[in-house]
Amino acid sequence: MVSSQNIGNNSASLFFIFIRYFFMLDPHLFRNELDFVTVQLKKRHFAFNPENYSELEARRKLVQTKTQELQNARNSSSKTIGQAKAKGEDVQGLLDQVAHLGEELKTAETELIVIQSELDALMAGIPNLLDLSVPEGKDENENVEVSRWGSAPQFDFDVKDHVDLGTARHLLDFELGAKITGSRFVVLNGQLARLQRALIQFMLDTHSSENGYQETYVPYLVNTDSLRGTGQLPKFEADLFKASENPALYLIPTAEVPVTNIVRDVILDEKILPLKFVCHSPCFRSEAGAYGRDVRGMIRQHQFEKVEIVQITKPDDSAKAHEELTLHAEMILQKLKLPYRKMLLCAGDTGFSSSKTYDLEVWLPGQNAYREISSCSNFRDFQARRLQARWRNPQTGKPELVHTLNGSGLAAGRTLIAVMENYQDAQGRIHIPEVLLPYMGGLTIIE
RNA sequence: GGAGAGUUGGUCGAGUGGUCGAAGGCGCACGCCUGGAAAGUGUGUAUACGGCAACGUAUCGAGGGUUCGAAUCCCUCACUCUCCGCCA
Repeated sequence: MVSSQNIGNNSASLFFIFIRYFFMLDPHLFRNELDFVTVQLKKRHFAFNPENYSELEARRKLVQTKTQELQNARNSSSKTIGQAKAKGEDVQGLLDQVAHLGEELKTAETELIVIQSELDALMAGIPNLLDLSVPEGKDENENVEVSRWGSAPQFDFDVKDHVDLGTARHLLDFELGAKITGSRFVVLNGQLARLQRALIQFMLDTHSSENGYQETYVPYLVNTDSLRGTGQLPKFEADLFKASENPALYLIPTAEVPVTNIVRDVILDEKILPLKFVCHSPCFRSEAGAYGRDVRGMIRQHQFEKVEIVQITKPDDSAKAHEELTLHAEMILQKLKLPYRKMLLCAGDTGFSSSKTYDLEVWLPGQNAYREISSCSNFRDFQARRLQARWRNPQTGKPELVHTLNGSGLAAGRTLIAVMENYQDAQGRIHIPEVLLPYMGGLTIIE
């Protein structure tokens, strides 16, 4: 916590840093449209106490005004002293007059910082406001199916899941992953490892050549500023692997973090928007809250490969970009001829930072179920505010927040599972999807 | 890992402890000039917070300190560049 001893003249700048990093939603909205915000948060089943907020905010205003008055007094008397000194006058009298100011100012500044951190803590826990089209609902059971593509393949033999298919031919080795590292790690062998690489290549090529995304290669370790920018910190540290203490560095949970942070602290020219990036990376998740879920197989691993697509748009364009970006992810599934359904997440299942999310769920014959393979979200200005990612609006001449969006295009590990299970035959072999043939060096079946 | 030099607005680049949010150049915007343009010339040109506004406050890599007053002095850290070493 902040002690009064290290509060100096620069303490006011701390105040602005807090605003910069922890205000996820527009503070003006809370000051001017508190009722609206309260209703919106209720839809998320988020308990927000407007009275508590109003009281804090009133105190903040009072103390901030007082602090600024004292700063004004100090500044103007210092100026007077400077002028008097320049004329060679005796300034002792003036110095005596301001002797008490320093103490008073320090007290006020300290108080301001305390109030501000309370306000910040409150604001930091508040999720993004939902898009009006997001349906009511408390959990994943109330998500709405938007569309369905393809039909589940019919097999005239007993289908195997990817674990049986993979371990039988020693393509997947969970024991080896456990030996080398621990549970929820896996080793892929031979042609299956190649198939995953083919999937990644195929996705990168499709998004960069056909969908207009710029391919990027980024660091897999990120600092705390970057994680704050996209919203993983301070709230979700438990989901991350920390790789170094000093400096504090974390393994990325998704390429979204480094890629979206490309625009942190940048004022973008209108002409280059929208920015579209595609990036393959490994992803590292401690999955702290998921013990006991999907323990069998490689559905839920601590390390997996993913191709991420990211868009940075003007505010007016983000809704359309969200539809487009989701279609780009769907396109991969369609080209692979993998049956899937598109779900609009309900209020209770939409992630903390997102205003609207579509999940794509691929058909897994081995589980006889649809499972998430992509999540496409519009964050609107929620991340941009923390990132200070802006564009200069020619209409106003002012820098304004951009909108950020991203989606998995797709999670390669889970896509590999889907290919294995949907393309299996009676002998337990895996046929190579047509679009991947150019990447497999002539191989058509993994035997 | 060792040695040295840096970090100032959109950009380049000045900067003395005191009317410094910061000279000057470039860029950009709007005028003037011109038949039109270039050149020339004039004016303007950061961000955030509070305020109806006037205006006030803060910000010169980050954080602390000294001082009535810090871009300027002191301490810590980060980053960039150059040289040496090591290395895929």
